[in-house]
Amino acid sequence: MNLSLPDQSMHSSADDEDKPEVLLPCFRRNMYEESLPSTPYSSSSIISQLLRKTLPAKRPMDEGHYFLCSADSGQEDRSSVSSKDSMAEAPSPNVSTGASVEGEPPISDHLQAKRARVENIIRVMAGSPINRPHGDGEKSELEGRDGRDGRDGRDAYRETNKRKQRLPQHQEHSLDAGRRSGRNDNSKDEECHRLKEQLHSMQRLLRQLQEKFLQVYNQEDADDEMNLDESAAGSEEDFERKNGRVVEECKDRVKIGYARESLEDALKQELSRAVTECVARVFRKIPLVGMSTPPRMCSSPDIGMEGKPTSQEAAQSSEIPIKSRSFDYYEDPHSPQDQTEALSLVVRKPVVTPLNAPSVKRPFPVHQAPFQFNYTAPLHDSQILEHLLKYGPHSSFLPCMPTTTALDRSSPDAVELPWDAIAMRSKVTSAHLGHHPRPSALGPDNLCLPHVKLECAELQGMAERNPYMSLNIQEGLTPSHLKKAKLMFFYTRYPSSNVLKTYFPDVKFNRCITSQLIKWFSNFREFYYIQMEKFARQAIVDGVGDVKDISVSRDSELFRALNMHYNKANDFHVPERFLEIAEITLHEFYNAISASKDSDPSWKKAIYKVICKLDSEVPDEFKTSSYL
DNA sequence: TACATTCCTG
DNA sequence: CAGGAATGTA
Repeated sequence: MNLSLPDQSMHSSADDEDKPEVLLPCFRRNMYEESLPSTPYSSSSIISQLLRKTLPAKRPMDEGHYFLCSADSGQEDRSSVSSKDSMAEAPSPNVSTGASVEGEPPISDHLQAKRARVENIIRVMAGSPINRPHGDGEKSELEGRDGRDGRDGRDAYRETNKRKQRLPQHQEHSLDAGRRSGRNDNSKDEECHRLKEQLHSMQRLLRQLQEKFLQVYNQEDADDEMNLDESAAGSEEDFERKNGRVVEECKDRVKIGYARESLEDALKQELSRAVTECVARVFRKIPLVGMSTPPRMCSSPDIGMEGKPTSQEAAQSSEIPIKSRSFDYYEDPHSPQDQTEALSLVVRKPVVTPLNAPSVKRPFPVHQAPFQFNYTAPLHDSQILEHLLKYGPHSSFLPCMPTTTALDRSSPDAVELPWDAIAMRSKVTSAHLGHHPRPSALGPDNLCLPHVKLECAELQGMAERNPYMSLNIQEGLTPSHLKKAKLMFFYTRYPSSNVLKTYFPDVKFNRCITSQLIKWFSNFREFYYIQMEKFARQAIVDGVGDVKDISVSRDSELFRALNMHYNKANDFHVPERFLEIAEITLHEFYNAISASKDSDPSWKKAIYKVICKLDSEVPDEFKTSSYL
């Protein structure tokens, strides 16, 4: 049945990743990184990726374009554009950098001048022409290298990106040489240098945290496990191997202390904050390099601004040998592999690590300890960045909590721990729209871990000043999401999947999640219309002769029934408009039944059609927090 | 064929 | 509220 809904393009633009993703924590990934040789994403620091994104962003066919588009989408529906959509909507390689894509208004002269300046800088820095003619320059070079020509632009585009990941080292070096030739702007270099030093400083802090964590981690294991002998052997070489083994043994244990979990949580939070802080700094600093105007993270012509520090970073890559990457994940943004990363910050998927992977073992099966490692997903760095880029710096996030929908429904005890805290806080704040729950309930402050707290003090401070706070992307829908959805129903009865994505920014959408949300609203409607029909028939039975005698107020039985269903806690002020719409719906039912239209099996469709046009926009407050 | 929606059921 | 059947749409 098609109600010709105006915004009902519920095509499944969600990511197709239905399969559960077992994510390694961003920190843990450090320890096992060497076990992931085939996952290029896993071996590149988020920071370096971000920085490296800049240079290729000047190429017409590069995805730097939708990197920006996504970043722009905080207040737009484009925020819901999924990775695949992005790919699908990627501009053809023929689109020149200057062309505004996706129907943007023409770029102002000011912006064009700005872009020209930036491009000039980048051109000098990179030592390579920007707007090469199509089929010329790097593309044809790359095509030629693989001996594959004659494919259409989009294929070539993908092919190029694929190949970029395998770009041989000598190409990087030749790029470096080109960049080095462009050192004609000392102040900019200094700026970049300062930025780089800040990054390194951050990375040192991260490393300290990691080491601290491992200390505690090992200590606990020494207590728990019988392999004290191996602990004693803790030389540097054995360090990782030992940890891997211990963790693997832990896999079989069902009972895990919450302290460790919390500690990991805290550290992960801090690490991700630090990373986002770095990102924030990059965004803040870079404009100062070449521009006099504030940054526009979301403007594709301006992306080139980031080329500067990138080239600086990259310039060093030739000077720094590839080293052991065990603990250098965040510390070494110079690895050539990183540089060859296809810059898919937005589109990239988190590292999927099968439980039975031979060399990468998760400490504990997820199903054994429901809220033990599900929390890893929300803090995956790529998701942090993705969210950051998609929703901007002011989007909020939820603290870690169990995520699978199965948990929500079938294991009440799994909801015990983080949940109560969330629910309680939600309750407190829910009465005030726009007052969002403070993030990071599981931060060090709540953990009674003074050592961690001290170590994290600096990062914590930065995080608190940092608008780019950590983000938790939910893998599944939680009761909070359900509650939020119900409240949204007061505004929209027929939300499109895009709207849903916009208003659930902390949810990692896939086909399943999208369907579930849609199903929720379908259920909401069902209840709504059942009530309407019931009360309309009741009115007729009661002898109400005129529609005008039927009204819906907050005192109405009908309203009370609806409010009980969608706003059970009654902590939300139902908008007046909803009462009007309810009244209209009731009238529709009354009229239809009075006219005996209900003999037609599809008599309700006409009513649905009317009602779906009455959807109004959900307030922005709903966008920013997973629960108000 | 895939998806959205309603309807029915538990 | 979810699952599934039925139905409609593209």
